[in-house]
Amino acid sequence: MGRAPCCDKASVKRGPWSPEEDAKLKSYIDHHGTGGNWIALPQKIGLKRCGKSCRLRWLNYLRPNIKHGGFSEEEDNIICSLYVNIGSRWSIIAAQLPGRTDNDIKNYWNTRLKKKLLGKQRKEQQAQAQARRVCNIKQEIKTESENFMLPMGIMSQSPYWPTQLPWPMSTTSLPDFHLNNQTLSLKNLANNNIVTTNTMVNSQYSFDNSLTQDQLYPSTMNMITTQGVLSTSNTCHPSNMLQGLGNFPTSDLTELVDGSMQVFYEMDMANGSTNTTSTESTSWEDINSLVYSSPFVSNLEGCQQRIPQHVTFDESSYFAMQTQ
DNA sequence: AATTGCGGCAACCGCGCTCGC
DNA sequence: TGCGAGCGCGGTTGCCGCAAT
Repeated sequence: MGRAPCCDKASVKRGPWSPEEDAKLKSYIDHHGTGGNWIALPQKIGLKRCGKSCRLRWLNYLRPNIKHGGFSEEEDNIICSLYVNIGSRWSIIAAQLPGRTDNDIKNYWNTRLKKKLLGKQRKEQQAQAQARRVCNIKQEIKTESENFMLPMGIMSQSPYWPTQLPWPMSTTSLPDFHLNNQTLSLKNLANNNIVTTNTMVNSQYSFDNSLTQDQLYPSTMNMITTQGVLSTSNTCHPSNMLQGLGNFPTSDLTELVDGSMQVFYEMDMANGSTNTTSTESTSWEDINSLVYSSPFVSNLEGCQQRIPQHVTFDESSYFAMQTQ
């Protein structure tokens, strides 16, 4: 049982508006206003149109001071910036651009601006990939850690976890873990910086694009800055964090990480062609990497663009751990 | 010159929200 | 407080014009 239609579709005209219809509607509203009732308005002026159709026509084309086309660079920037911050809230975005309608902005975004930005994104990703290839630091670390084995006992016990991890993280700033007089060095585990660990996580989970930026940012920051690596359960306990890794020599781990990184990167590169179910809006995760171009934000790239659906930061668990 | 494919955009649809009774 | 009418919004559709073949 659906909602009753707002009008009798058989008796109303649909499709493009004629100049006569436009003139009738405009003339009436100029003299009388909308009267606060769009549904009743077409009957009053003898238009065979749905009230909603009249409202749309007025708001998008007939009301004064409407601009069409010719978006300026400044307007592009405003739209992008707002899209990154609030998503596809076209009415709010339109409110920041005098003379622009939500429909206009939405169409402009879907047909032009999105493509323009994604093109730019792909170029940047290609540049980043190139930079990664020429980076021989990871090879150096790989060699150093070739024979390093993770202690098996770490899986069942709670190691000391440093309370503050530096951000942005790098291999040189990664902390050591201490367990039973053994030291587990993350330096030796990492052949990349934190992006790698993000990548490991991101490649293992499905992603939830419905998260808003407000929801995302704090949890993401907490997950990364306080934990270093996301756990496979809903808690961020270090024993969860390392689950499943203990049997691998780090040379294998680095291969695993490399593979995950590559898969993730290729997924990202292919995203434009695989994610083509319709003219759907590009998620802000895809776009925001373009706008947030600071080094700080670029370090978050991996986790921002794809949000692990099942991974949440369990604050109580974390703070309980902190106070141990 | 005819056909096809594609991009742009106006308009429609349906759902959630608000407000008044 | 519940309900229904109307409004507002975002997603989607379909038409039209243009470029490519």
